[in-house]
Amino acid sequence: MDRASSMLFGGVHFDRKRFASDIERFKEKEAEQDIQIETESQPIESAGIENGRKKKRKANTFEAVESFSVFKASEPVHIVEVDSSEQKKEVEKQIEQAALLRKKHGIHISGHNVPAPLQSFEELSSRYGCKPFLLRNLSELGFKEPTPIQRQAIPILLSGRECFACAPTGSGKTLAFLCPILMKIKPGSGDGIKAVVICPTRELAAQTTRECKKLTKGRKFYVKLMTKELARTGDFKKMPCTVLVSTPLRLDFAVRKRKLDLTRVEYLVLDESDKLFELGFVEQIDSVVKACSNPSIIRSLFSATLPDSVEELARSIMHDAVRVIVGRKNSASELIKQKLIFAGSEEGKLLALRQCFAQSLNPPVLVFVQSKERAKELYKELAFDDIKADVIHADLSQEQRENAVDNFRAGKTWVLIATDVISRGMDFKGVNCVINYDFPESAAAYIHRIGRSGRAGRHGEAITLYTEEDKPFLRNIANVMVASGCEGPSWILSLPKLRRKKHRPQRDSISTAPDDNEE
DNA sequence: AAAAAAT
Repeated sequence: MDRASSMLFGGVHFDRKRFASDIERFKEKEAEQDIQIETESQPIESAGIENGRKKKRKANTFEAVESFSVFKASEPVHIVEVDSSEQKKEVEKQIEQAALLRKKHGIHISGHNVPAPLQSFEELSSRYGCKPFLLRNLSELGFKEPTPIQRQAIPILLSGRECFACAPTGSGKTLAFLCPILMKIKPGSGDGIKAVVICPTRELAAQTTRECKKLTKGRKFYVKLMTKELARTGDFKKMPCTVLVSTPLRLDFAVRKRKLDLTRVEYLVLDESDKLFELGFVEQIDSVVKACSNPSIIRSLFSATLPDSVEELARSIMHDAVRVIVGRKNSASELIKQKLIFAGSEEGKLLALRQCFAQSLNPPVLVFVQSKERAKELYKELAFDDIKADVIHADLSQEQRENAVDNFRAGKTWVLIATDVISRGMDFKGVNCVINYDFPESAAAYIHRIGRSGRAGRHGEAITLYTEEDKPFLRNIANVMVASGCEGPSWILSLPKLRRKKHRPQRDSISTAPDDNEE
């Protein structure tokens, strides 16, 4: 992760070292004056920075100074001059109310002056002047109550704070970052790209674009998906585009080819951020973060899994970010019934899978394997069975991938065999069962895979096959099961803690048991 | 091991 860390440090815009002198001077001033809360009417510049500087420099300094906690206001700055005990009481009451609401919804925050969570979507208009079109679209799309992550993350982003957010799979993270963008950005072609959303796969980028378009119905927002065509030919100066959704490499490519101007981007969202911080992605992310040079940009990170390493990284690059965690960190949805099935050996898995299907095949079902090769092989195996099966992995053409997703969405495919391409973020309505044919390589992979079911309040089931060689890694999974309210098999939980080694299965090909008397 | 560009 060290390399990753230095990569991302390269993208820091608000460099404490660079502004060290300002900060020092400011501290002195602060000590002289006693701490005094700044308001909009009394601009921060007047507190310690001489006039007559260049405008840009001033803006940067403002940012650096602003990063000091005392001066960070959260709400659309009505500052709290507490003269009377009446007002003091009122403020205390509000803070207490916010805390209660957070507790009720399992929202945990860290950071100072965090705005109160939303009571309802209507509060978006009373508190933040939300335009009617968005509320109308939300209600028409069937979003009645905000989910916990939406309640907390939306006000944070609307009050101009950066944030990193961790909430379970299927709990509405996409809407949580799209709403503030659509509220803050004006419709029309405007002048350039104002918001960028980065996703780890094309399928997810396409899905996020669709969601965003649905929310903008009735308004002329230019929401664009960065397709192959667009990356190659795209002249973004002529083509109106205010919200751009992309995978990292295409975006990076377009930036390097100077086809794209990101200097006016006001919102940058890294969806599935822990994935995007993996080596191979992080370099591209770094390049894009650098290209978004607007000093008042608001960056946010969203994922269902947030390893400590990523959290540390995020803290180092982000500007006074608020951290929001819904429920328990790195846990799966409680609506998924999780099961473990012992298949003995690699050879036993195919039989175990067929038995699963024979007992109850309740489509749609997703089956995850470890590699593209294994996906192809398992597909061949099942093609002889009487099941409508299909397969998706990155060796397929874009069109084939799209078809696989569409057919699965439409219910034409009962069983979709997949690599981890679609393990994150994809929202297939009503996946009844996820089967891990191959043991997931990490707890995070497990959480994302099984999170394809049990979404938006629905129930789901997850079955994980394991073999003798997977046993040393079972404990990880059992821990997730317990953390998300499933009964962890006690014999596993009493196993000794495993060494921190990654699960690297040596599986080459799907093998049928070498027996003649099958079926 | 997988994913993400194009030449």
